[in-house]
Amino acid sequence: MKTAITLDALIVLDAIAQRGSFAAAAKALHRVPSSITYAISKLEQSLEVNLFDRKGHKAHLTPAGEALLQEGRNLLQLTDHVERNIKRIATGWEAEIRIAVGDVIPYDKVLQLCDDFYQVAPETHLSLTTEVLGGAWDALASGRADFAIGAPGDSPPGGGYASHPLKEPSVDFVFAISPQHPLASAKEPIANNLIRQHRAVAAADSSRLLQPRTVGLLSGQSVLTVPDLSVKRLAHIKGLGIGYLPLHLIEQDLAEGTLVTKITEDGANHSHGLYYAWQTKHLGNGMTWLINHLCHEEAMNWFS
Amino acid sequence: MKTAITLDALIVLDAIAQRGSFAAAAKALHRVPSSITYAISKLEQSLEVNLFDRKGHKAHLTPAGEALLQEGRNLLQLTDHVERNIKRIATGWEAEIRIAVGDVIPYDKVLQLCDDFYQVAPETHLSLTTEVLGGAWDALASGRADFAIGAPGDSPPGGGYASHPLKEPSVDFVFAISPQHPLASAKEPIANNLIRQHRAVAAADSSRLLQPRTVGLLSGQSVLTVPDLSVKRLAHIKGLGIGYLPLHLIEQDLAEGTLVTKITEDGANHSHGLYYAWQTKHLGNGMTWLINHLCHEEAMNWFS
DNA sequence: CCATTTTGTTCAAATTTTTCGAACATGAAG
DNA sequence: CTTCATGTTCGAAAAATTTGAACAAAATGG
Repeated sequence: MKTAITLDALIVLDAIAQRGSFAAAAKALHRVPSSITYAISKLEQSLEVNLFDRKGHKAHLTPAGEALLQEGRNLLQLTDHVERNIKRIATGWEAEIRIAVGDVIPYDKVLQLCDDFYQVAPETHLSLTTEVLGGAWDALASGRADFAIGAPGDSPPGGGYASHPLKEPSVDFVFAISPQHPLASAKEPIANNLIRQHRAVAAADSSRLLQPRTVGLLSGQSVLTVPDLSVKRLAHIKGLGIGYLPLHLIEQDLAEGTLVTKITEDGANHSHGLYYAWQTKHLGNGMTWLINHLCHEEAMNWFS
Repeated sequence: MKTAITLDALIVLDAIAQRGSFAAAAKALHRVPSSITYAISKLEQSLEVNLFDRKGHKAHLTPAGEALLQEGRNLLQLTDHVERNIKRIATGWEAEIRIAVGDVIPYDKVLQLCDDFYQVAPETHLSLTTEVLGGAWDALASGRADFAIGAPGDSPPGGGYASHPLKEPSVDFVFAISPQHPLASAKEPIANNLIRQHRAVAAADSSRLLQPRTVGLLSGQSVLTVPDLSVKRLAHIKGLGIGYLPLHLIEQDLAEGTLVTKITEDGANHSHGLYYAWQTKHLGNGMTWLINHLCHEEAMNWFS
């Protein structure tokens, strides 16, 4: 058995496609352009397939090249998983744990958790990503993350996950707007069809695989979509729009008067259930520690 | 990005496991034993994992080594598939052909066509979407589909398409209503301004880019819009509305009496021309096969 | 449209990686 | 205890990849 394909060559191919040119790929990989040419032409030669269109003088993939790029990326991702797995099996500890943090979770608490973790397992790298709403579940489902903190209650279809409520199992969302905003002087409780006339700010669900969703939006309302809650908070302060924000995130703003809360027809605040979640498959020592550490009577408080 | 794993190393690992010893693997791979030792120890080093148990003096895998063997074999098999696929694509076969199927086309016939296709090209994926009316053209124009079956006669402005009438170049639409519907007892032929007083059911044109259109509707008529013909049929049966349906789709309903046909002022039935259509650019082997297979004297019948 | 920059390729030399062959040590088998 | 096969080590040889400079074609930007 022999393989014309080489993982290294796939990395080169990916870099070219990602950066748009041989030269840029060379820089990104800390190599010289001719090395890239060499790698590609060797791949083409052993594959007996032209991957790039040599008519023009820029990197343009042939259909075959395009296909190899797609499938190659799969292969690379797979080998990465394999490597991770092997290391975990060999040592019992994961080489890396990727944690998806819901954006309602205060980051300093997360860093404190990381600190605790490093005390126990300094060799296991932690990698944090912020996810919005269902994005945490999506990250788990797509394999972008191993553990999720602050995933919304409802788990996606298909099993293989375990979950556990946070010690404070919900966050309070309050209707918060800039004092300059027209609605600031409206009579409380503010009616839904009054709210509907003003632009809402929505944190975009970062789901890429699962169906995105939006909560707290009234139909027919104009919407400004922002990437996460901290941007949403800024948008509220600037008076660009209205909506609900987690109380703990805006306490200082309320004290300083840059934001004010309003009672709405639906009630003063909403409450969202929050969970830890993880895949039940492949539990190494690090994951086990995390689960034990967090799903526990004396576990840490996230919002106080 | 970097990979500790090398496909070549996986081949070596596989050979050792298969032949039982480093020496035998060396012979099988036409290499010298020390080369095998080198490859393995390099793999172990870059992976920072011991794959072989060095206690005894024969090849004995550690648990991690065993795992890598299993997963490595998967990877090797996968790369082999990828290689094969790339070569196929390079020789003119598409990786995927997306077919837009007009909703008047019976799906079991389409599946039979897929079956025939897979006999010739099992590796080319087929992806089917249902489109309503001009939606088939729209799918072609917007690049959502490569081939259309059952597109209505008039092609959209702008060239680049070829088309060919189906073997049975038209479908008969009959005016069909529930026997419970008020119009069921009306005198034939039913006058247009009588029809106009009742709600029509219309299948929504699935175009997103091109101008949607509607057929068989009288101006001023109330309309229930449904996503496709099968829902339209159900709506007719439930008496929710009236309109034209393709005869072949409701033959059983007519036999069972859940629907009845009526002659209208415009005549008993309408007839719609149907075509195959495709983009003339980028014709791969699979598309060529499809075109030859379908645009042919002995081509398949869709409605019998 | 032309000047300028960028891009991909080629080539020989330098460097790294891999293979080879022989010598060696050690466990297994009789 | 001998014999055999196995895995390892090491210096030398071969093969591969990388480098840097030179070049031509193409893209870019007035």
